[in-house]
Amino acid sequence: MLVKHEIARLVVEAAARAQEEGDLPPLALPEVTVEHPAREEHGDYAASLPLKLSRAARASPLAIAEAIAKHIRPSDAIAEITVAPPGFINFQLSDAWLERQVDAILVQSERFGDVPLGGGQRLQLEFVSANPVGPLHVGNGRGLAIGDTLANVLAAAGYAVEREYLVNDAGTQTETFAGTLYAHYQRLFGREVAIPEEGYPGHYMVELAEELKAEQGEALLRPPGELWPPELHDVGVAKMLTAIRSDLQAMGVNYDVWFSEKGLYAAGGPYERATELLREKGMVAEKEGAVWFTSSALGEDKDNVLVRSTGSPTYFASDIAYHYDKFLLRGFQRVIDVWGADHQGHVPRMQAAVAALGVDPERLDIIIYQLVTLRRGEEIVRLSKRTGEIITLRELVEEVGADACRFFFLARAADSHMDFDLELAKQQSAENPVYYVQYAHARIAGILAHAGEQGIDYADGDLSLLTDPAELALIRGMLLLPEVVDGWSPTTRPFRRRG
RNA sequence: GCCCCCGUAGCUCAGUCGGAUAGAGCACCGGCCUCCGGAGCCGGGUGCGUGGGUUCGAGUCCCGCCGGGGGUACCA
Repeated sequence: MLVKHEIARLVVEAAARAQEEGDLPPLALPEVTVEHPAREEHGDYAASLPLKLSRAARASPLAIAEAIAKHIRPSDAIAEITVAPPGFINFQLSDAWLERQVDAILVQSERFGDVPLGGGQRLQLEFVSANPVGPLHVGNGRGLAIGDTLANVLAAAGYAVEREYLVNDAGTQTETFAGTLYAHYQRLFGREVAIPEEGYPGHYMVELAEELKAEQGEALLRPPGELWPPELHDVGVAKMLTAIRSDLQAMGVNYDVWFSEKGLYAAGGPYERATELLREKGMVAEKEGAVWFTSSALGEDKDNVLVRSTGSPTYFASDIAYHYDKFLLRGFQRVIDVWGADHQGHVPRMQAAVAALGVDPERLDIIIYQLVTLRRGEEIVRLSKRTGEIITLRELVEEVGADACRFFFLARAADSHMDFDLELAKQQSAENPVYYVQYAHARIAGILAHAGEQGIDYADGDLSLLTDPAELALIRGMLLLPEVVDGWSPTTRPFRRRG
């Protein structure tokens, strides 16, 4: 048990005893929290319970603090308990106990920091899930860093985590992509066809067409005016997907599941079953030639289209089927989706849809991260969708390195807009925080190597020699790791930094 | 118009379910160091956009205003 929790428990028990013995009025106690005081002289931990009880107990916080403090049982972790104005109970850890933690940490080794918070609950984290119609861009990198890091921490916090990438291989996006690709492909054979206005403008489309020509010759060509063959769509998407997988690998992410959107539409599959379930619940209506989810009945601003008048399902319908699959078929207890701010409008209706499916909306967390602005020093790198000039994630990794990329993406809370300074990120100077961290690691490794050369073995060291304030501060710092992991619930974000 | 996010030191940003005297890095000024990697150490600051409110206590919660970004499709 974390010493933080042990202290909280001691306070609760002391308050209960104080009430039994009449030192404290019998009233309901709020949840007791223990925190790290801002100032060192206030000790290692502090409880503000007396301040919170003051009004209800109609007594001064200091008197309440005294009354509780005198009932706190001794613990070998705590050297001193003091009551301080305006009404805090402060705890000072014992040096001897701190010294012993070094052994405890060595024994736990790489498992040190793990906490059993999640109790093995199955939790799915879905992130990036960019459509396979182009290379990953810098914004995808932010979602990737958030999702993958959150997965790491939640695994340490005792959740059975699965990382998932939804491959959007069934929507209108890949059809548009195929149309663009086919236009470029035809041009390579001298046909004068226009590039679709809604198509994808990037130069990579031309390269992809050239690749197809080199590999397949004119095998994918159809008579002028006819639509492209299905193979062209499938081969193009497969190539994009391969590139995306490789980019993700370069960033150090390994997914457990690649989920095909197409699979949702199998006969009797998730799409049919989810739609049927919504119908049964009376949440579906037909009007204006389309099929609607009547979310306005649930307090939403408006209804949302599930099936267009053309007969093709919307992205929203697809996502409902997808979440039906996550919760009702695969049985995840918790699901976290990581989306960019451009999906923000999708959040309320998705929550409403999940609730309509009979799933407690608390089980679905959607993390929205704000957009990324790229900079080179003072200069802002404009990302133009119109001209297709984008900075790809691949370029970023090659220029900056995967670790530095991830570090920068996590250096800002998801709620904050982020400036990503390419110049700073690749700079090997004191101005670049990444190299502080790497340098610290190098120094520690250097010390251990040096100790090894001197024949020093730390396995049976004499812990009682660790009395210097700097040494004890280092131990205190190490003890923060499990506390930080413990402080995370599935809804917290992987940005908190301490000590 | 309506909804969401952001506004903290010269700059980039932290700030632990509302707690004690609001911090870090960079930049700037001064000092230090023959020893495990100088990418070092120590010292230097009348900053919470603005106006109200709630509270014993507000950077944190509520309402208004100002500024920036995003959303508001039978796109995803």
